[in-house]
Amino acid sequence: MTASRALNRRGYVSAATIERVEAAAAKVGYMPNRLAGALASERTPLVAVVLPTLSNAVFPEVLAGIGAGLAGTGMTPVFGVTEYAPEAEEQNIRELLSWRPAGLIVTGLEHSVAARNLLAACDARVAEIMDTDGTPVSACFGLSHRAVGEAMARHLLDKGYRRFGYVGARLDRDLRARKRRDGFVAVIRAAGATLVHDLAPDARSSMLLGRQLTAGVLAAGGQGADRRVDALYYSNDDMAAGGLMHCLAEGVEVPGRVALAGFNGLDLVDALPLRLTTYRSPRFEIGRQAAAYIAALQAPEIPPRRVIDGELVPGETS
Amino acid sequence: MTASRALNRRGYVSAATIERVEAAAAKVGYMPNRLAGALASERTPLVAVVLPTLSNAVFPEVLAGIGAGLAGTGMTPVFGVTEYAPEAEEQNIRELLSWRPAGLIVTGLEHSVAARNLLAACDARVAEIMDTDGTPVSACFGLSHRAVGEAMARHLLDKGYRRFGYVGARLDRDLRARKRRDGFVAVIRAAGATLVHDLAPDARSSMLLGRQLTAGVLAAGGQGADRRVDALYYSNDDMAAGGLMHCLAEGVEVPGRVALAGFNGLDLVDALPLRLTTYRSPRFEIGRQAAAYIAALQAPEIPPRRVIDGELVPGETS
DNA sequence: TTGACAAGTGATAGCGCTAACATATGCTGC
DNA sequence: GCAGCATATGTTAGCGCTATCACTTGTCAA
Repeated sequence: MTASRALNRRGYVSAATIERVEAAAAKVGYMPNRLAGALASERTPLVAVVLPTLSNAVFPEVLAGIGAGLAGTGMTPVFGVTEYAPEAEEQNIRELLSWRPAGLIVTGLEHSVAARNLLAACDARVAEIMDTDGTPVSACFGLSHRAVGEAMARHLLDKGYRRFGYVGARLDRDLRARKRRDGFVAVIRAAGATLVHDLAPDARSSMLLGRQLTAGVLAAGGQGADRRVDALYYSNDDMAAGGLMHCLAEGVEVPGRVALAGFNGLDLVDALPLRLTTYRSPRFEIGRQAAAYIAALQAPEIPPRRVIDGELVPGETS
Repeated sequence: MTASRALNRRGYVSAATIERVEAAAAKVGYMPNRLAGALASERTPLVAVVLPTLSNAVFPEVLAGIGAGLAGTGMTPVFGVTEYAPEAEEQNIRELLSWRPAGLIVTGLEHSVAARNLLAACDARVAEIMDTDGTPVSACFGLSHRAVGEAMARHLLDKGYRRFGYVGARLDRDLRARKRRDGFVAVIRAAGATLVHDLAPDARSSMLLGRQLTAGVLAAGGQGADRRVDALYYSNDDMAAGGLMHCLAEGVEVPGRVALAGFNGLDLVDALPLRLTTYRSPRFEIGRQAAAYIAALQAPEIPPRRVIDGELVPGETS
């Protein structure tokens, strides 16, 4: 017991004893067993994180924010990736909860019924991140994707564009992208403007897919005035950057012939030949605040429902 | 005990009992405690993975490969990120080992002395990935980065380029990038060609950094014939794509004025206006094979040292 | 019959820690 | 003198599982 106290610096131990214990530990190559420690103390330093993917640069940044929010607390994130599949999410939550984490951070507000029940019933403090359009199980940290889509629609309408195309992927799975699209389309329609193309194939979102879909949209524009667009809204920056690559490769004038807008405000937008019009999502801050909430010593009475706004960044592509 | 056997489908239990146990478990909302299970059985389903970063798209893909290699084995990866700092690596290894993982996958062959000792002494099966230029603690899966750099140098020399620039970042930390550079430079020099620029600032590798450094290199070329380059080799595709973005933005002819080459063969190279000359690293396969080795039931007598080659992909930028 | 073995269930101990309490010593104030 | 407290160490039990062995019943071959 004294050795335990010495190694963990907990309770009263004399400096001399600490030294002796550490010397002995080093000598035998002692490696603490956290399984036993966590079982005995009935608490772990784990924060479970469930993310949809790592291939979108946004989520590693969320993770970095979580790391920042957890820094100095002794807690460690452990995570699972769902690839946007609700069943995988449920599976991940179940798996992670069986390690008795102190907290659980999940992405989005929509979950399977079973997953929601797990979240509601578990002892871990729960935070849902990225989205605020809906009803959280407990706390949530994010932004309104619907409002983001609306804001981008207004921005493009203000610039005088009237014939729009939406270019995304797998909206049946990526519900936040769908909300942005829905907000965008609602404002476009309300303004009496036209949504000429509305693409969301069942393929993984990528720069290449953005390029290919853009090629298709612009080719269709050549076949008649009614298929012509003057502005494209993409599900995210990768897709939009792909669109820009197509335009650069084919000599399509941007924004003269067609304007482009994305979402996220990734680092890459500043590296492109034209700065992309986008909406900078506060993903690091979302991760940081969610983690800080999980790690906070005294719980607030009411779980926070925090809207963390980003900002629309007008670029050179619109 | 019978309940344990029923829930884990281990040993003899009648179908009727399984049914009763599962019904009871569902009724009370039973959630197994893996801490206890792992402590009692003295084995965990964990595979610890230590990666340098997640902001380079390569490492999420390695992780995907690990996931594929572990699929169906019941094992789960858990990981830590070092941001290329040896102290953080050691800390991560220590932390992860205290959860008694069945296996440990670390990136690269160079570690602090203490980290190497931990790897050598621990019970977990160890695999070092990505690199084979050096002495592994036990098994390793990767490729020769030196050979990759050499191959790219030969490719560019064959194309007739003679005045080269190297553009990288933080080579004191990213030892594999350094090996590529060293191989590249050695072949360039041996051929009697010139290395005009050799850049590796202490900044995070990114597309934007690639663009900025390229701008600097090409501006220097205007100041005199002795600073002029006809080909640039980048530490990776992101940096090279940034260089290409600069050229597109400024109307610099590629490969006429300057040729560009990267490393990794990321998805993005196919989305660029010009397909980038690069070397496709077999990162998914590396992850998959390392994980399969960790998960394999019967251990081979000699830990494998597997060289998994990628291929040089000539593009339109050279 | 009898042994051998598969199938099914239960009892006991223990994995390596920490919580909680017990004990011991020295110091302070009155 | 001794209560009262901080400091320091030791003792005991138990966290929730699984390994192991013990036991029972049924089946089949010799």
